Formats: sequence, structure tokens, C-alpha cells
Amino acid sequence: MLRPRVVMLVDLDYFYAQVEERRNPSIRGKPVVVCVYSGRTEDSGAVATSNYIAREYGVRSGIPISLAKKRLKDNKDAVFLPIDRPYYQAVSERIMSVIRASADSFEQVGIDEAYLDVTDRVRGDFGEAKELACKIKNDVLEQEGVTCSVGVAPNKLVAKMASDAQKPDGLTIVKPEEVKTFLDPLPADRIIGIGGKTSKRLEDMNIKTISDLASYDVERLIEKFGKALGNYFHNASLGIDDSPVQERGEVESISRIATLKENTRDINVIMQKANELSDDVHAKLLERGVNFKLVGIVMIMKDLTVHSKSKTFETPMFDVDVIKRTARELFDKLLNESTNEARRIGVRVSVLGKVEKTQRRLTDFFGSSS
DNA sequence: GTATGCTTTCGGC
DNA sequence: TTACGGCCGAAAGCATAC
Repeated sequence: MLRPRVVMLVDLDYFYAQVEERRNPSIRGKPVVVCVYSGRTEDSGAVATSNYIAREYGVRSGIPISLAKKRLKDNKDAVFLPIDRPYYQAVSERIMSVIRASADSFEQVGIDEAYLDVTDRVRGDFGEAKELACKIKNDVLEQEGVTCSVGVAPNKLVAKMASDAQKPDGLTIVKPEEVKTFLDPLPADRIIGIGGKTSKRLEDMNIKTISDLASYDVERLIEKFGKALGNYFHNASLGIDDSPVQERGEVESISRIATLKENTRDINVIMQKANELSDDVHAKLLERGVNFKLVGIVMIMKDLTVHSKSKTFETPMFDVDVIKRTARELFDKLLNESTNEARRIGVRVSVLGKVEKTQRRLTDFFGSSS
């Protein structure tokens, strides 16, 4: 007898802003806005996240800081704080180790979310799962002073949507027999992978809700979106998802990006910043003890359009000069393909591998005959 | 025709 | 009226190999 899985998604509420509230409780009850200042002018930059009080004023992730200030100008209590990633990272690591202790298998996604497969420890019982979810919420609140929202469902897809249904400090259980009732009325764009562009196309096909999507012919979906995506949409609309909860390995790429003091097309100005970014990236490579096979760059132009280039090497590289030289080559190419000025630039390395402690011997490559 | 690998873009947080 | 970050993994798009 196949027992349904019991999967949870734990999402730490408005994480950066909540951590700031915990660090300085006197800002609780006020709008809190965590900002990424670019350093170009006083208020240039974007909002990383905000607490729910700030959100009532329309201050959400991604909007310009100056716009956030405008929207909050009548609230004299509003607090604007610079982002402190290392601190949030440290808090996240402690919280994640608390959560992990309640899982059969565990998969962290980003700094503030984790999937747990708890099928075995609740013996497939959603009633027990609810108690476990409450215990996790309690553990995290008592030990780290942070609230979270939890979704419990038969798979990752529905667990994620369940956790979104009620927040902050929410708990939403969707038993196997409730999946259809839960999903049907939701707008189609609540499915991961259906963003602005795809939902527009779906609307043109008269598909607005997940229910609409579920009753649409699979073959027709495949005609429109291709095999992989068509099947994915069809299955997702029915709440079907077999993807396992599995531990994620080390990060697969390391990147740094920065805003230039002024827009420019001057390769020397660009390379001065690019070399700094390359040094930072290289320092992280050394820290991790890894080499790389790919160097990529990104350029965000004056008009905020994004362009990127990359180059893959056949063998692993580890010199900072390779990063710098390749970056220059790629920035030169990119500038040649556009007449626009650059606003921000970034450097990225990926396809990372472990640096061997000693030089490998030929026998490691060709095998030994003895 | 399908699988594989590389480059570029997308989009979540 | 406009305003505008810094990451990351995944998807999409394309070329080439089988």
C-alpha cells in the first residue's frame, strides 16, 4: 500500500526585516524597510524586504528606496536600515539547524525557506504532522525569536502553495483528499513557473484559475508550451508532484555585482570595478577551496536592460588573473554590441570543482597497470 | 529525432 | 513624474553530437 508522503515547507516571515526587529525590539510596531543602498546617491538602491506594516503602504521588495520613502513620508516612525547579509546568514544557519532536527530529509531553499519530508516520523498521518508543524513553529520562536509560516501537504508543490495561503505566522494543512478543493480556486499564476508572461498567454486561452488549467486538454497544452512545460502545468494543476525532498550541495556559482558611480562606456573605468569584483570572487573561491571552469559577466545598462556573456574553459582554472582577463575580453565584446552606457556590472564564476591537495599523478588519469 | 552541453535570460528572494 | 540591488538556481534557446 502506497502511503502518501507528508511534506512541509517552512518559510521564515519577512525574514531580513524580522531579524532587524529582533535585534532592536524598539522598532517593532513601526514600518521597517531593509534597503540595498547602491552608494551612487543618497537614496539610490532598492528595497530588499519590508515588514507587514510597511507593506500596507505599498513598500515591497524590489521597489526603489526613494519611492519607498515617498510612500512612507507621512509616517514619522518609518525605519530604513541597510542590509546586513552576514548577520541574517548567521541567524538563518541557527534556525535551519533547529528545523532540520524535525525532518527525515531536509532541503534548504535560499536563506529563509526549507522543505522537510516528515513522512516517517509522523507515520504518514496528517494529524501528527500538524502537531509537528506546531512544535517546529514553537522551537523556532522560542530558540530564535522568529515567526514562520508552514504549509503541510502530500508534496513540495502543494506544500509551498499552502505556506503562502496564510502568512505571517500561518499554518496551513492540505490533506491528500483536500488538494483539489485547495488548488481549484487559486489563480493559475500561483503555480511556480507561471509568471507574468505565461499567465498572459494562459489568459488568452481563457485559463485563469488552476481549475481552468486542470480541465484543459494536456495535448493542447503541450502544443502551446512544449512537452516538458505542458506536462508540468497539467500535473501541477492537479497537485501532482513527485520531486523528492533532497539535501542541496554546495552553491554552484559565486558572483559579485556592483553599481558604478556613474554610467559609462569607458572600459578602463569598468575594469577598475571589475577587477575589485574579481578579487572578491577569487577570495571566496580560496575560502571554499574550489576552482572554476566558467567566467561570466553581466552588464546592466542605463535603461536597466540586462546583458550577459560567459566563457567556458576545458580545464579547471583558479588564477584571479584568468578571471580578470576573461572579464575584460567579455566586457569588450559586450560594449561592441551596444551603444548604451553601463550602470551596473557583475562578475561570476561557476562549474566549480574541488582543488586537489596534491598534483594528480598520471595513474590517476589512466589507471594503474599493477 | 533525441540527447547533451553551452550561452543567455528569467525570475525568486 | 521619476525613482531602481545583489545575489542565486533554473529555464530557455541554441548548436552540435550521436
